[in-house]
Amino acid sequence: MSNIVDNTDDLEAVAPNADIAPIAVSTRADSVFDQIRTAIVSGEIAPGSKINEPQLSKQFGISRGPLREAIRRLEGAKLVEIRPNVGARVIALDTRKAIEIYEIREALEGLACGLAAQHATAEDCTQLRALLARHEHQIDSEDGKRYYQKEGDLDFHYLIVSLSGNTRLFNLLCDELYHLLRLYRLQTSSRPSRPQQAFKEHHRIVDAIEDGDAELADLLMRRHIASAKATLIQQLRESENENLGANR
Amino acid sequence: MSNIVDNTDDLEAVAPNADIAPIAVSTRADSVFDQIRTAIVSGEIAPGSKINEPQLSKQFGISRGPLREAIRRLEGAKLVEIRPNVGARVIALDTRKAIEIYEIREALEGLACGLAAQHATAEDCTQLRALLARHEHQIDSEDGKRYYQKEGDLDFHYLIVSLSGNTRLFNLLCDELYHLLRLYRLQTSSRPSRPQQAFKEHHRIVDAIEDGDAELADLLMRRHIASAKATLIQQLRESENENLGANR
DNA sequence: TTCAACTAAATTGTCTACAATTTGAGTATT
DNA sequence: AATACTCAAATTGTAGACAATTTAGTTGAA
Repeated sequence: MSNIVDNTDDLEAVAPNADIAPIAVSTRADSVFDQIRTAIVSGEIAPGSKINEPQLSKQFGISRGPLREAIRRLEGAKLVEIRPNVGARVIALDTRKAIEIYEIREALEGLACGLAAQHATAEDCTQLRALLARHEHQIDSEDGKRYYQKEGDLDFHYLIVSLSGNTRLFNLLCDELYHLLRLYRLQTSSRPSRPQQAFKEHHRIVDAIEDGDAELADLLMRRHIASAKATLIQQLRESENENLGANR
Repeated sequence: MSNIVDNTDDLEAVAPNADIAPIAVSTRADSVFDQIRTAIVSGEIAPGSKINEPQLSKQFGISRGPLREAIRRLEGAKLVEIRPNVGARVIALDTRKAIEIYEIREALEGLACGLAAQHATAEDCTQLRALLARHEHQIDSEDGKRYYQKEGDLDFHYLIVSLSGNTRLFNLLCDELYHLLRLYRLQTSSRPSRPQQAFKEHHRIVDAIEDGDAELADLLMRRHIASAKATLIQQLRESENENLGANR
């Protein structure tokens, strides 16, 4: 429950003897890492663009030391690529990478879903259903805002992964892959998704989790992601054909 | 084939006009990252021990700036954990983490093996058989040196992952997980492994790859790793029981 | 015009010094 | 003896300056 990343700012007023004070005191490097990551996955910093250290250090009001540490973390999150003596660039989106990411995601979320089926309590399943209900409500009410639908979709996956009980798996998916998915989604958010079908699939997945049927949960989640993969790939291929030799 | 990490040192004498000179010029931070990583996975720096920046910077003859960048990369590789204002510690080994890692490994290598079955050429399969032949020779000749047997085992997995064609998957497994496996192996290298059985399993896996049977290749690899997992977990549990309340 | 060589500007990589925080020893107090 | 407090030492976090390399613009020659 509390294995969510702690990005909070400082917090001082703590009694000297406060028995346990797990207050998140973040260093500037970590704080700037979060900010840049957000800027990247929100499209504020364009994919493929150069990371300029003097500019960013001025922008965030820190020196280049902690900024470079933040960039190293971004490298670890696969959001930038560093070339020695040249610098860092935001990762460039292409269909090949998307395929690779979705192949990995399929395997890992299948695993997560199977584990969730083994571990989930009745309470957990209630929570899942509640999330889906909210999700459904969004589909009905604001069916234009596909962006939020996709956010809701990620929430569902997020919850299942956390129910897997495998913290490393959680970090791998939620701290790395999902941010990359957000980046890809920026490219395709204007295009039709498939909310009704996804919604049905989600319920079937929760069915399997409720039954404790790990094998089926694994299978259904893999299929679910394979569908999403097919949709994304097709959209990427289309937009590739649209802007032929435009950028760079 | 050439997607292996390039950790080479400098190399100067290049003609000014050398058309393409993809020589790996490494920065000090990257070089020290490699050295510390090697020191960690070889046990030179003990699991759980503190990373002392002044000491290490003196030891490697660099200042703390690039050293801290190296430490950030180690954090990304999950080899150290950083706590703000306290510092970095080498990751501590425990059974729970081992289980998590092997669950992930099972899913990812199953995927890799399935993909390899789809992509591998006849030549690739020949290479795999040759590797197994060398491997078998090692089992016969130096059956005491289990460490090298396990190195050979990793070589096999390494090759299969590279045959998957998924470079992100390759990086994930070979740049992250395999180093952690080496770390765990240090704890169990004195104990019996199961070379004959593993050897058979390897050949069955290559059979499936030769047949282009992705589903079977996936399944067999998962089973293979599940066996290794069971063995490792059992060994870790045993050594946990041996030193009860000894360290920290 | 095109291409190569050269130079100046900009950017990255590194070092040193300093501030902020934690750690640990020592002292005093109950 | 055990605990809380104080202060010095050590360590981490950050800033600023300099060196090394790349980038871009200019000049000169084919």
